[in-house]
Amino acid sequence: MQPTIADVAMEARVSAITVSRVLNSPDVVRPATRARVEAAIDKVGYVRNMLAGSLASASSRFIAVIVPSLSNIVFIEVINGLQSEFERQGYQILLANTDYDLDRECQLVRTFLGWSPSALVVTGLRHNDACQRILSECDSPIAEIMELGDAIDLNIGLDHPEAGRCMARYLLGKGHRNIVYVAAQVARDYRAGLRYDGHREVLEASGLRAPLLDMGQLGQFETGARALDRVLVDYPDASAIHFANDDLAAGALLHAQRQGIRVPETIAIAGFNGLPIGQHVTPRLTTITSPRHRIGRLAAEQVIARIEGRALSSNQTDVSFELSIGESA
Amino acid sequence: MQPTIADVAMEARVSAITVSRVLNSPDVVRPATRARVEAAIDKVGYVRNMLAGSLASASSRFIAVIVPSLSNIVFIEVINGLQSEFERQGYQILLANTDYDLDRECQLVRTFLGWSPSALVVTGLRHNDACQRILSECDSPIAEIMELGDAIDLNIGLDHPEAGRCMARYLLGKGHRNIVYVAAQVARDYRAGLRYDGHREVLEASGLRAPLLDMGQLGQFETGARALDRVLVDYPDASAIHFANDDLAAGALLHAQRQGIRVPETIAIAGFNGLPIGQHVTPRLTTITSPRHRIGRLAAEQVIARIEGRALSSNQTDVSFELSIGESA
DNA sequence: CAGCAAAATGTTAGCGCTACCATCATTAAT
DNA sequence: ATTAATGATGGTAGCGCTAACATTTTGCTG
Repeated sequence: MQPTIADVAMEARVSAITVSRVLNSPDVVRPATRARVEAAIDKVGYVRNMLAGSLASASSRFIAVIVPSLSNIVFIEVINGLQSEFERQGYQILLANTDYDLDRECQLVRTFLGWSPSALVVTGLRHNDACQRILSECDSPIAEIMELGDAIDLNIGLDHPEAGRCMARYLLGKGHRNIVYVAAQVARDYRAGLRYDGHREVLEASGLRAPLLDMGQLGQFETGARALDRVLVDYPDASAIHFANDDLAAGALLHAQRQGIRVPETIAIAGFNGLPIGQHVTPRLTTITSPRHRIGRLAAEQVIARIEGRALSSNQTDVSFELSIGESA
Repeated sequence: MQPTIADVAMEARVSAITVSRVLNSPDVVRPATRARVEAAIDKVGYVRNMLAGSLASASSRFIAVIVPSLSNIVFIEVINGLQSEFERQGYQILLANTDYDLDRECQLVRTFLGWSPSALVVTGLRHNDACQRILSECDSPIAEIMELGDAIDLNIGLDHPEAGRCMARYLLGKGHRNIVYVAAQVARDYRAGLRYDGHREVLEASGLRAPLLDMGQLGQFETGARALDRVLVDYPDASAIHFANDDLAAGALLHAQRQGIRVPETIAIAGFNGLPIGQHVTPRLTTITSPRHRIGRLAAEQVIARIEGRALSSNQTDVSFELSIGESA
C-alpha cells in the first residue's frame, strides 16, 4: 500500500491538514514544522495522490486540449506553445485529436469534462450543435484558437479569409491572371476553405475566375506533387498555384525540381504557414507565416489569467500573419 | 452544481450503484433498468466525474507518456501509434517531454505517479539513478521504447548500434573509405551516439577511421546544411556523410541542391529514420526506415495486455528496421 | 506579565464514486 | 410446491484529500 498523507502526518507528529498545507501552500507553515514534514515525506516515500486532491478541491489542474490532427506539424507547434506555458504553471495537458471530425470533437469534449479540467482549448470556431451547447454551458474558461471570429469565451487566432486575400493580391500584383487554388479536403480543413473564400473574393473583384482544385485526400508532399501534375494538364492557362498549405506547396516544389518543371517561370507556387522547409527548397517558397507557437503561448497565458480570475483587456487576440516572399512566386 | 450519480439515481428511481453499473458494466443491468437510467442521465445532464471514480477504484486509465521532444516528428509518430491504440481501449494519455534532460524525466515521472497512471511509457533505457529506482519499484506496467536492451519491464524498440553498422556496411560496399558521421548533440540524443558506435565498429574493423562531427545544436535543416559546408572544408577527403537523422540529411541535400554541390558524386549522403521528405528530395535519400508508428502501437498493445493481466510471449520486441536505398548514397 | 492580535495548527465533514457484501426477485429443477 | 441457483439491485463504508471553521500557540505591546 502506498503511504498516504496520514502516514506522513503520523511520522511528522502533525495533523494531516498540515501535511496538505506543506504541499499546497508551504509558506503558511512554520519553517521548522515544514522541515519535519518534508523529512517525513522522504522517509515514508510519500507520493501525492493528485486524484484525491483534485476531487476534494474540485479543481484538477488539467487543461483539455483538442486539435484536429497530431500529424500536422502546425498543431504540434501550437501544442508546444501551450505545453511550455502550462507546464511552467503546473498544469497538465490532456491531449486529443479529432481527425477533423466534429462529432468526434463533441465526444472528446464530453469525455474530457469528466476530468474536471480547469479549462478547455479547442481548435476552430465550428462545432456541432451538441458541442456548441456543452461548451457554452460550461463554466470553465474556453479558448477557441487558430481562427478569428465569434467565440464562446477566449479567442486567439488569425484572420484566414484575410490571409487568402493577402496572397491573392500579391499574386495579382505579380501579374498572374490564372491562379488555381489547391487544397486537400476543404470540407474537413475548413480553414483552408476560408482562405480560399478570401482568395476568390479578391480575384473576382478583378473580374477573374478562381478555380478550386480539391485533392481528395488530406495529404503531404505526395498530394502536392500530384496536384501540380493535374494543374499543368487540366488548367493549361494557369500561371500560378495558390496552395492551401506549405506541405502541399513543398511537395509540388520538390516534384517540380525532380521533373525539371521551372518555378516560377512555367508555374508560380505559393503556400501557407511558413514552415521551415519552405526556406530550404529551391526556389524558396513564397508563403504566409503564421505564428503557431505564439498562438499556443498566448492561449495558455490568457487561459491561466482567466483561471486565476485576472481580468483580460480583450477576449479576442488577432495574432496576425506575415507575407514571406521567396522566389517561387 | 453539476448533477451527480445520486441525482441520476433519484430521477431513475434506482440506487447510486446501479447508475454506476450502467456506466461501467452495462451488461449486468436489466435492459429496462438500463434504459431508465440512461434516460435519467440525459434528462439531468449528468457528466461523469472521472476523478471520483478513479479515486474510488484506485485505477485512473491514465497512461503516462514521456518522450524527449515534441518538436521531433519521430516521437510524434510514436505518440500517434500509442494514442490510436490507447484511445480505442478508453485510456487517456498524459504527455510530457523531457527536452532530452534525464533530471527532468525523473521529475516528470514523479509528477505523473501522482495521477495513479495505469502504466508508464518512457523513451529509452537510460535514466538517472533516482528515476531508475522509482521505475523499478513501481508496480504499474512500464514500457521503455525506441531502444533495445536491458529493460525494467516491457521493451519495444530497435537495435541502434546495428542500424549504425548496417549503414556503415552499405557505405563501405559502395566503395567509400572516408565517411564522416554527423550528429547533433550526441550527449543528449544518445541513441544517435549508439548508432555512431556501430558505425565506427564496422569502419575500424576495416582499418578505417570514423570521424564524428557533433554539431552543437539539436537542429533541423539548417544544421544539416551547415554540417555539409563544414565537412567539405574540414574533411576534404570525405566521400560520404552518414547523418544521425533524416532532418540533418535532408537539410544537407537541400543545401547541396541550392549550392550546386553534386550528390552523390562530390559527396554521398545517408540518413536515418525514413521520413517522407527523404523520398521527395533529389536525389532521393538513402536512409534507414524505422517503424515509428508501429513502436507506439505495439507498446500500447503490450501495455494494455499487461494491465489486463494477459500473458505476453516476451517482454522484449525488436521492431527491426530497413535499409532504404535512394540515389544520395 | 497580562492581554490581544496574528500566526500556526487541528477537527470535522465531505468531494463523487465504487468495492464489498447483503438482499431481493426470478427461474429451473426436484 | 419447495428449494436452490442464478440474476438484479441495494446499503454501507471508505478511497485520500482539502474547505471551512475551531482552536491553540506565538509574538508583541503597554
